[in-house]
Parts: sequence; structure tokens; C-alpha cells
Amino acid sequence: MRNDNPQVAEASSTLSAKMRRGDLFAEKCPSRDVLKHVTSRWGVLVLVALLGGTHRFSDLRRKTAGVSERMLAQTLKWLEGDGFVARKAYPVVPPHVEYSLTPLGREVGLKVEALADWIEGNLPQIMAAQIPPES
Amino acid sequence: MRNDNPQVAEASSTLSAKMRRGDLFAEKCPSRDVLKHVTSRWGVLVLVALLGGTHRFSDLRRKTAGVSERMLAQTLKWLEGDGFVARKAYPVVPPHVEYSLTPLGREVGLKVEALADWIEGNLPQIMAAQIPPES
DNA sequence: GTAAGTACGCACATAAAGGTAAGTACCCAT
DNA sequence: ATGGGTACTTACCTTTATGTGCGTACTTAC
Repeated sequence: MRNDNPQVAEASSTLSAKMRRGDLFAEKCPSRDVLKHVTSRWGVLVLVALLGGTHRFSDLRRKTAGVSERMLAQTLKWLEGDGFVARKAYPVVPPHVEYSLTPLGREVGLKVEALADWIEGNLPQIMAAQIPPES
Repeated sequence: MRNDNPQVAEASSTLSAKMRRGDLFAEKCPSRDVLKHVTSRWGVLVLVALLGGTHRFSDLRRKTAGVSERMLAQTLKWLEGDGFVARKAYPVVPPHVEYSLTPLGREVGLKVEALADWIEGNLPQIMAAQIPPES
């Protein structure tokens, strides 16, 4: 068994086997961790970038202006750990690793992209509506 | 003028007036701050909760299991600052404040809700695909 | 030769996020 | 009169995220 958490709604008689869905409003629901990874500072960007196709580590690094190698690696591990990203390493001399989205990853990616797109497209209105930050 | 940032793509001759859209992949684009607020730990939950209608501060606090008053207040300020949340305070003796979404807020809220829903609905598959976290 | 690129892991350091506890000013139920 | 609820703020402290710099083991370009 992979996982088993009471915060995940289940309908079957056994607590373990069949949970139906998570509940983000529940304090310890594991869905909160998934959300955290997906909405992490670089998680969003990585998912959107990978929707555009397979990328190598340094391609992602260059595309995502501002990420440090450390955080990119960390973010990719989170996403890989959640089953959203697939990592394929070639045993060649100068390292060569390719990252791509899994079917599940493509699904979240689309949701995330929709949000990202909305923000990018509405930035003008948002900035117009913003009240200048105090500090 | 409210805002004026070179990272926001613009088409007009003047640098200031007409930007078209933000670019999350650009290092200093203000869209990243908006994204940060919206995807902050409690930001997502607050937006989703408010999609369900106006809420008072303590209603939100109770609904969002685990938030501290401090962070809820902070999150609401961020969202209010971005023009997504409207705050209405009644000058009554025991404080009474109501929070609701602005039209803009309702739009992002829907995007965020779509993501949240997807995660909640697919938690079972995600957990099945997860590789057990090391640390 | 020499520098740069590749995909990280590791140790160190800081900033930011988030939590805890206490205070405010006043009303209402017990 | 005593305690709880309301909406926060402020001070203080811990945790987490994220950044910086170094090392690696070679290869290719200059």
C-alpha cells in the first residue's frame, strides 16, 4: 500500500482502500501537500513549461528566469514524487536528463496554465485595481 | 498612476500607459507577486470559500481549518490589495466585517477553484502514483 | 591548454511564511 | 461578575522556502 489517510473521504467499509476525494479545507488532508507542490513558486512555472514539451534540466533553468539550480531540482523532485513529472536520465558522459509530464501531470498542468494565463492576461486590470502596497 | 513596470509587455509608444499582458517567466514581472498571493497557502482556500458567498472574518477562520488569525488577516490584505477581495466594515460595537469577491476576484477564484477541485477529485490517483516521500 | 556546459548534491545563510500569545473595547449570555 | 465572541494588531519565535557557492567527471569548443 502506498498511502492511507483518514482525511481523505472514503466510502468503502475499510478505512484504507477506497477514498473518493480529498478536502483542502480539512487540516491534515494530504491534498494540501499536493497543492503546495503544484502552487509552489517554481512548481507553477515548471508545469507550464513542461506542457510545451520535454525539457532538459538546464533548458528549464534558462527558461524559468530566476530559479536557482537547487530549487529547480527540489521542485522537480516534489513534482516527480507526486507523479506529475517523469524523469529520464541517459547514462552518458556529460549528464543528460529529460523531464516531461505524466498524463496526470498534463491534467494539473492545464489547470495551472489556465490560472497562469488568466493572471498574465489580466495583469493590466489587476494593476489598475491594486491599491499601492504599504511597506 | 497606479503602477508602471518594464516587465509588463506594452505596445504603445509610451512605456507607461498600455501594457498588454504579464509574463510569469520574466524575473521581475509583477504578475509573479499576484501569483504568489493567489497561490499562497491560505489564498487558495480563501478565494474558494468566498466563491461560496460573503463571509465574516471568523466564518472564514472556522471554515479554513488551521489558519491562524494573523495569516488570515494577512492573506485577506494581500487579496484586497490586488483587488480580488472587497472588505466592508460596519462601525458596530462588537466588530463586524464582511469579505466578498470583486468581479476580478470571482474570475481568479474560478480558475483557482478548478485547480483545487481537480486536486481534490484526483487525490486517490495521485496518492496511488506517488512515490513515498523520503524524509 | 583552458573555459564552459551538464545535472545535480551538500553545507551554509537569510528572508519570508507561518504560528503563538496577549491586548483591545465592548456586548451578550449565564 | 465572569466568560466568550468579534476583528484585528503587535511582538516574538520557529519552520520552510529559497538563495549562494563549491565540487564532480567528463566532453566539446576555442
